[in-house]
Amino acid sequence: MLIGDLAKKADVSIDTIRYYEREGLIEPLSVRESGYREFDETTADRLRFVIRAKQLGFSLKEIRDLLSLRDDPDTTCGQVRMLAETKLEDVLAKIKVLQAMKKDLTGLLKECTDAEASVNSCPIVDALDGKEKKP
Amino acid sequence: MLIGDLAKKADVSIDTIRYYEREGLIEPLSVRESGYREFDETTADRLRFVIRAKQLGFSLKEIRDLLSLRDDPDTTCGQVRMLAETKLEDVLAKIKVLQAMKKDLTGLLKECTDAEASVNSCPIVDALDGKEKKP
DNA sequence: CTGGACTCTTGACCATACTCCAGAGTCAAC
DNA sequence: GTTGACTCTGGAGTATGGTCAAGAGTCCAG
Repeated sequence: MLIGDLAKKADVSIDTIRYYEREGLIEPLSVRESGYREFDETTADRLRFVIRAKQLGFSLKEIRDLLSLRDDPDTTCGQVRMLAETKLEDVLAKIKVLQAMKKDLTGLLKECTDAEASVNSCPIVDALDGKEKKP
Repeated sequence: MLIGDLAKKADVSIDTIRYYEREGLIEPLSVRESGYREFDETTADRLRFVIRAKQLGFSLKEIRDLLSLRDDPDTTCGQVRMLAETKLEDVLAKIKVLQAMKKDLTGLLKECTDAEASVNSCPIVDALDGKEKKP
C-alpha cells in the first residue's frame, strides 16, 4: 500500500500522513530504494488510532504518549487512564470557560431588545465599555 | 500617559499594546517627535473594551469590527447584536464538540475499572483501536 | 519507451495572539 | 552631564496542525 492508498483509506491527506511521520506518530512498514513508503494494515490501524484520539481532543503530542503506552506491553491500564482523566479535565475546563461566555453573551442579547436603537444606547456596547446596565 | 502607564492600568504587556496598535485596534492620542506614544483615558477605555470583548470570546479581527461599529454613529444596535449572535453560535458549537468529547471520555473511563490490567485489555486503548467493547 | 499518475524532499507558508530581542534613542532626576 | 528607567523600531520566535509548491524522480500500462 502506497501513501496515496493509505490517505484514501483513512481519509486524510498525503501531507498529513507525512507530517504525522515527521512527528513520530506513524512509520511506514518499509521504504523502497526510490524513497517510496510502503504501508500495511498495521500502520493503517495506527493511523486510525491517531485520528480517533484526535476526535477525543488529544493533541498530537499527547497521542504520541498514548501510542508509546500502547506499544509497551508493560503498560497498565491505569497509565492510559491517567492521560484520559487529564484530558477530561482539560475538556471540562474549556467547557466551563465557554459556558461563562455563553451566559454573558446570552445575558447581553436578552438586554438588547431594540435593534433599531442607536449604538449609543446599545446595552452590548455599553457592557463592553464597562458601563453598568441601566436600572 | 506613556505606554508603560497604560500597560499597568489595563494589566496587559507593553508589547500587547503595541501589537493591538499594529492590528488597528487602538491608537495613541498623539506621538511625540521622539516616537513616544501618549495615551489618555479615552484610549484606556478603548483598550478595556478590547479586553472585555476578548473575554467574551471575540477574536481581535472581530473586535476590530465591533470597534468600528462602536465608532460609527450610524450604527444600530441590531448590527452589534448580529455579531454577538454569531459569536454565541460559535460558542455553542464549541461547547457541543467538547460535550461530545466529554461524553466519550467519561464513557471510556467508566469502562476502565481495573487500573492494574495490562494495556492489552484496556478498554480505552481498545476503543481507540476501533475495537468494539466486550459484551 | 513514453506518457501520465504518483511520490520524493525541502522548505516556505497559513492563522492566532502574542512575546522577546537587539541596538538605539529619550527622559527626568540628581 | 550622567545615570537609570523607559521607549522606540524591526524583525524573529512561540505553539498547533497542518497545507502547498517546486523540481526531480518513479512506476506501470499500453
